[in-house]
Amino acid sequence: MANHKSFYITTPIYYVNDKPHIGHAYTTLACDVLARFMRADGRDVHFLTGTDEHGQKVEKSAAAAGIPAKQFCDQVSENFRAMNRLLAISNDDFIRTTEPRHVRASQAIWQALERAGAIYRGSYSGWYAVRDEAYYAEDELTLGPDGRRRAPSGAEVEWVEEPSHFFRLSAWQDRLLAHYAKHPDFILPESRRNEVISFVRGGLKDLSISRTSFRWGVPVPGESAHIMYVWLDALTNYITAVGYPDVDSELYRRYWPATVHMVGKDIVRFHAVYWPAFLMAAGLQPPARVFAHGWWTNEGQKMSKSLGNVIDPFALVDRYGPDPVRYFLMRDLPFGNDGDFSHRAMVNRMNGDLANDFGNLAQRVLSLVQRNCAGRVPLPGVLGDADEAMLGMLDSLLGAMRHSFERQEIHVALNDLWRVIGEANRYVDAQAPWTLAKTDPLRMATVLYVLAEAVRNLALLAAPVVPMGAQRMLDQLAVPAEGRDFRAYGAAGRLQPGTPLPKPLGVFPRFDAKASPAGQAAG
RNA sequence: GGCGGGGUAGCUCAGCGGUAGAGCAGGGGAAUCAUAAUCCCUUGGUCGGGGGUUCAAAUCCCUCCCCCGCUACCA
Repeated sequence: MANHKSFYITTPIYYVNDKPHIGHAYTTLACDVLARFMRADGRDVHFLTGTDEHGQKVEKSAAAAGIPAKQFCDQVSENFRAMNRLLAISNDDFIRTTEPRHVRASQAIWQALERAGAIYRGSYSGWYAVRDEAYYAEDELTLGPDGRRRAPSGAEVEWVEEPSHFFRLSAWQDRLLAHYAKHPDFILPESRRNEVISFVRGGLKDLSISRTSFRWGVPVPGESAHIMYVWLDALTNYITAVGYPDVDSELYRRYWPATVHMVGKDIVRFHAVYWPAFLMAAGLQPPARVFAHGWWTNEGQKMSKSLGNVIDPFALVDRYGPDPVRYFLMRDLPFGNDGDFSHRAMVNRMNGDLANDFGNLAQRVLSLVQRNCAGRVPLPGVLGDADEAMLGMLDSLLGAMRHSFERQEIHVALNDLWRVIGEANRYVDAQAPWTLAKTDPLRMATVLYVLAEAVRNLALLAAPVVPMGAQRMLDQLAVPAEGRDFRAYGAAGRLQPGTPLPKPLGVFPRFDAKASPAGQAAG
């Protein structure tokens, strides 16, 4: 049983047949921010991401490329690891469904389901379009004048039937509804929870969980003509990574059930309906939460391959830098909602929030210290009301952000953080240390000490979102490595007066249109 | 069609019974430590339309209009 200090967070495993796009980056990024925050806060974090490498499409793409499927996966899976490096993702593990540990876990959960009587043999049939490699429901089809049925895509369909194993999902309707009722936060945001509940209330059909039409996948134990079908194989990755089927293993006991499965809104059902049903049927605990985030549009347009406007995270980071991209994606919309990416909004955030508000705050404070305190942390005198108020706002900020992050309200946490950054800028202006330098050097030292503390604490809290810039700020305050988590927050980690500081350098540069033409598309 | 969410300042959104708020954008001013950054003041909304309940409604009820999501095997 996972203890309350542990925090196991996962991204979906990404289908290797796809190129990494902003949606993948976004999901992973949200997990990274949460994982970094929790780690800094002393939680025992396990952050998992990876790639889904099975299925007919992969099999075909590999064949088309003329290479073995495994080799194909090795190549394309690497694209996702490259994306992670690019965005400074701090995952603890990267799982691939082609790994032996995962084949073992998938077959083990299959056998557990079989023992529980949750699986039976039958046959899967439906209207299949060879061209689309997909099944369609009767009501999606149109009957042409030639008497042939066609899919919405225009592809001709034919009635096919193949033997298959089924999972008794229909038996889980009441237990799932009871689970949702008992755990109101199992699915967030609430609107997604409503959708799932209404879906389950509508009745559940048994689920086909094996296929014989392709080979690239996990063989069904004892029946290798059958391949485990996508979702059972894919979802199992979350327990593979913590050691399943060794439920007594150190990892499993520490981290299962998962704290949060982060998913896009398109795959909520698989995570909030099928997955808990699989787990409960296998005698395992369901995860504590499934959080579904929204989708991005690009300059108001839906992104699609045919429109050619899919945002490439590599191009994005190349243009704006990793910290600004991370910040923008986490800040510009309520987490859970859909958002729109635009160059204008991106630059507004980058320049307004990062460069002007935060970067410039650090720069002006550090420059004042450098020039007026001989480049050392000043020695504060007695604190006045304004000083206490400033430090007090900082002290209460950690608790507020903790509360928001607990519910994945990343935007609320950032809003709170930037409100205090604003307070710090106002404090600078109100105290005018540049004037005190001439009239009251002792008072100036106190003000600059409070401000240096403000920058230190703000950098600690900003680090999960903008790790590179925050670390550079802490470097400039000569904060030692062991002083960079929340144990050092507030009074516990005050700067030592007299500590020599390096020359300040700008953090969070403004976006320069000349260096990167504004007219150029981001994607 | 059914279920759910939403329509509040130019933009993104908060407020959800007590005579309209924030950030950004726009306008004016102050300051000059700083990445021409910062700070202060300010223009701007009959809170989608209509009806009702109430001493009092973005806030509750009814109705209409519009937008979005879900409505099963698609990563």
